[in-house]
Amino acid sequence: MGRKFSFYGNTTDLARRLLGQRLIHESSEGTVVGKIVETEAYLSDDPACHGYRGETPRTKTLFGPPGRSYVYFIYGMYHCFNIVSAPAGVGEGVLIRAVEPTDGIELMQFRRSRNKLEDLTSGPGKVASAFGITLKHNGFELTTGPLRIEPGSSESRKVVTTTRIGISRGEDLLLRFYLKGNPHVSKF
DNA sequence: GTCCTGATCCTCT
DNA sequence: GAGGATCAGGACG
Repeated sequence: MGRKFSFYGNTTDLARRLLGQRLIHESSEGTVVGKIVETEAYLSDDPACHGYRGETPRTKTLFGPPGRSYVYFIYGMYHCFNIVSAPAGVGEGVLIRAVEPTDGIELMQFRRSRNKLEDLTSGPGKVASAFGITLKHNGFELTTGPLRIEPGSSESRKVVTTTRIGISRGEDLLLRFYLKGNPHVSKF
């Protein structure tokens, strides 16, 4: 405890290293914790990345310093939680696609209106919902504060690399990473 | 201002 | 497997 996760390094490497780390959110409703099991990297020269066309009001935090949250609203009902990964001025991030619930499971079940463990956080919209992450959490420091990443286990030997999900440009890029065999991954 | 798209999830067939 | 929900941001004029 008390160790800090380092956000230093290139975005693709960070997406891999985030697997196995702990995502924590302390709120007035309670604390929820999960182990990250699936991520996707979004690069500045990648047409699927929100930073591809330069900075806009929405993507301001994506172009800020690394180690902060970038949260956006999509499809009129869901939020996606990302981690800013590149130095200020470069718009890159890592999408947290799935986690394995470890603590605060009852609160996650309440927020999701679902009981089955595999249905709680097996997708980016589900993770944001179960963790109570909304647009208010955009731009948060993730090393300290109520929403943060703490070092977990090293799972580098179990990482599977595939193409990303749900995008219409840059589909051929191998920028999705997940832990082999983990039942909380969104799709195999 | 209008139009359209989207890094999703759920329900129903 | 298909379709609908539902809205903010960006492109365009």
